[in-house]
Amino acid sequence: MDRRQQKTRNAIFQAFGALLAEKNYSKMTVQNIIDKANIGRTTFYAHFQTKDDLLKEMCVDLFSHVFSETLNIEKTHDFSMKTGNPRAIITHILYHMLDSNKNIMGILTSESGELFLTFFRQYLNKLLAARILEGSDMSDKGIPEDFLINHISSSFVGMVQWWIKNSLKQSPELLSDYFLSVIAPAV
Amino acid sequence: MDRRQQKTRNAIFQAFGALLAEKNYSKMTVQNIIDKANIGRTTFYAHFQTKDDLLKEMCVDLFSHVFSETLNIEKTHDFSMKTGNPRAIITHILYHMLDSNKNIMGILTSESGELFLTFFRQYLNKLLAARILEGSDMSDKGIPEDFLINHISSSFVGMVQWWIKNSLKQSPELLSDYFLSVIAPAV
DNA sequence: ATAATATCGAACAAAGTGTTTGCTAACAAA
DNA sequence: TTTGTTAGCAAACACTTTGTTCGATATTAT
Repeated sequence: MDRRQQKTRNAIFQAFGALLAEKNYSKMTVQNIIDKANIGRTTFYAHFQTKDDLLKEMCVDLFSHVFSETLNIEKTHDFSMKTGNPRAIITHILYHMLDSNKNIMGILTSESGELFLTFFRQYLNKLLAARILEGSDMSDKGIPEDFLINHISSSFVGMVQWWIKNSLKQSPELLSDYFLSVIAPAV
Repeated sequence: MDRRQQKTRNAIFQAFGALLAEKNYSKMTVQNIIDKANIGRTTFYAHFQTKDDLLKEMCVDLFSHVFSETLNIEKTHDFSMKTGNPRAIITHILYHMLDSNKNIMGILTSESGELFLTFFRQYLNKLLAARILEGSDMSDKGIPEDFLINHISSSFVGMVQWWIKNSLKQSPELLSDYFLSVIAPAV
């Protein structure tokens, strides 16, 4: 790919992230992004059709990274909720969100965090649907599997919101314990 | 209150609700609302400062109604999660959302449902914090109470989202059973 | 070196925002 | 029924944002 394109794309992403930290997504204008990224108006529209488009692509970048790595680890180890070590995978995801040089938490902490959590939830659903739930106890009780998947990802996202609201005071390990305490009985 | 004000306010609410069902909140303009409500531009701004302001007031109207009634019932009966009949109160809330002549589900089903669910979640948190959780088993395990409250309301809202996504196929009673199956072990 | 193309600034129409002004009609209270 | 008050209205306003077009310039891959 043309180096210029890559440079521009990075500048836009960076500007977008910086702006997200200081003002709400819905109040942000394309002009703001253009100014911050220091690019031409035409250039922005050559890369993204709309502001929403930019948001979506940014989310794909962010979360696909977190989850693709998670899935790779899963291939070598056993991370099934039932047979494996769920605590390890949960802790892993939480740490990945903290450590990331992509500043995921910075964005999630912003006023617009909810928007991202919606995307986050979609990825979680996929992850869970794909591998985690083989042979749950709940199937015996007639609970539909997709209800269960939805319950777990809602709870996870809800927990992350709570975590953020509490200034990330708890360690990923402690959080994983909390999560498993309220969720594990359900799976 | 002046009859004219009430009439205008209703017209705006109705137009807003109708538009919400057909297009996303963020794509909606004040002009759209004005046109649909068939009122003057000046009049809209005399009632609401911004579109966000309108949304917020609408949510207060909607959910405060649901929950105030719920809380009244709680006073006469015992609806504590621990000592009372939680299934009854959950079923009650779900039915209230279905039956309401205020078309809550119509709005929740719209593209902008997430926005409302955020408000919904806030009310749920209040409701739970106020009365539901006296003497949970989880306090023994060192789980903070506000984590638990957050978990339950996240799960509830997540369930409603799932319900809507599945075209409200399940009965409130069945849904309550599902919910208690995955939540009750946690309280 | 050359052909392709990414970026740029300037300008543009179109649409939306939020406010002001002067007028009219509806209202509550006497 | 009269009177003072208030809500609603249309028109106009300056302003911002949007998304596009244009030709010119600089960078890139080959």
